[in-house]
Amino acid sequence: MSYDFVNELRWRGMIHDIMPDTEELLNKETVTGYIGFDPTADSLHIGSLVQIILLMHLQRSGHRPVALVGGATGMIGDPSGKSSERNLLTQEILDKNIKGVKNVISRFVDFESGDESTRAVLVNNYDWMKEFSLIDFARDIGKHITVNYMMAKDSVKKRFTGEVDGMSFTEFTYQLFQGYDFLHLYETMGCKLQIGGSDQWGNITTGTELIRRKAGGKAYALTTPLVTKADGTKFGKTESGNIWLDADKTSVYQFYQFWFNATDADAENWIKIFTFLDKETCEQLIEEHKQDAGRRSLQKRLAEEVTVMVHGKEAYETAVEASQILFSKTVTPEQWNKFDKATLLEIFEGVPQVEVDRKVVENGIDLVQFFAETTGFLKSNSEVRRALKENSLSINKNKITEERSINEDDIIAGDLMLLQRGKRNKFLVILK
RNA sequence: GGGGAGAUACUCAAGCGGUCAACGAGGACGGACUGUAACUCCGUUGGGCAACCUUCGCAGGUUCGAAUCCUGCUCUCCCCA
Repeated sequence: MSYDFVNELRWRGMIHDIMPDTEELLNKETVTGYIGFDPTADSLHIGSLVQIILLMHLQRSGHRPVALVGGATGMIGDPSGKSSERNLLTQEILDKNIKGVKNVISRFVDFESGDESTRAVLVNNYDWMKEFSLIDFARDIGKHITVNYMMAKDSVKKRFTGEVDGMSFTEFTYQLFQGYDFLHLYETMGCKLQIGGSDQWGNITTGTELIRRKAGGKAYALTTPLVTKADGTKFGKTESGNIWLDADKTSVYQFYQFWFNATDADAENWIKIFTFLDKETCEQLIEEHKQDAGRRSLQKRLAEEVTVMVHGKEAYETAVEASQILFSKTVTPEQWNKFDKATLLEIFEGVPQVEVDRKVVENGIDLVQFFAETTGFLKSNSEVRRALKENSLSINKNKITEERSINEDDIIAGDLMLLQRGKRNKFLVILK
């Protein structure tokens, strides 16, 4: 399977900026292109999923993708998009992060099999930076780029004009390090293309410039637009934090819900960016969705495609099942019984939880006291009574309409209780 | 250095001796509606079942009674030098 890489990205709305002649190059020969990943955490979140998908597109369109983990650059900190100096990570954390990031990327891009000319490669820039002495670096690399050139970059300029704390030499140097990565890959692997988010343009062009001056070669660049949300809030974040690509960090259920909850406008953009469905299918899905938006067929398909890709079909199906139960008006004990404790704990990851002595429930306890004092879910007895008046309290998805006592019949999965105020305010009680 | 203004609940902002747990707006939360949405509508927003208790920068005082008056303290803002 092979297709026109640039064209493909174009209709998907994934091109922000592209260097002249890049498209011609990709159509002419098999190109090695790289994308860098910052080891700022021990996993990647869905913001990086775009970059991973780009690697996949690159490979599927018959080119060779290189994933670069920034073990060296991660020690410095990319100032792009940052208004203040960053804290440095310790070597220990960095090592852990590099490992984690490598693991995640390997799940999506095949580094093992396939034709050698297009087999993906995973590199760590620490491997070639660690032996580089400051003197060598200054002589061999620094000499080719002027400070004037470096200062003209937006990411640097911003820090000179703003009333912030200025910029350390360390961060100022960052673009040279990243630029050198590109040069190194160009020289050792014939890598001619770097891809990244739009905030990486400055760093990438330092690389192409370095390749031009030092190696007398020509290299190319392509950046993707920042993924946005229609309401202007930051993509990939919810109240409970980042959406990670790791089931340990973000449960599959939450992951599925994130995509499912996309607004209509976002879903139309995201289906093109985050799935591999072809143009006709995407357009058809969007059209169908417009006919009957209430069915949310687009969100469902988006959530399905992405969840299956990231977590697999089985996990996706469990997430759907969990969603159906959790968002139905009432849930019977029989329905609850379909889930064991571990699954429920996973589904309710991120929900505040508290441990309560099992005896308290077994002996029976006043509802008001239980919701307020015992669990701390609601702040005061008054609030519980108020909520009761609002008809907003439920236990295990079933509304409670008046004061009653809590007893062992309210326990699900052996030792859990799900308290709710309204739809969104959940609270999990774990009996010990 | 001199003169003036102000500090009220999550935020803004009324109140200027009793009827103030404190108008109003925003936010937040809940309910109805809906597509697990948007919009709209309605309700709640110190504690207590209640009597009542604790709140209006901080500490005192005057009064039967203070967020409201007086004194001191802390902080903020404005004007003149």
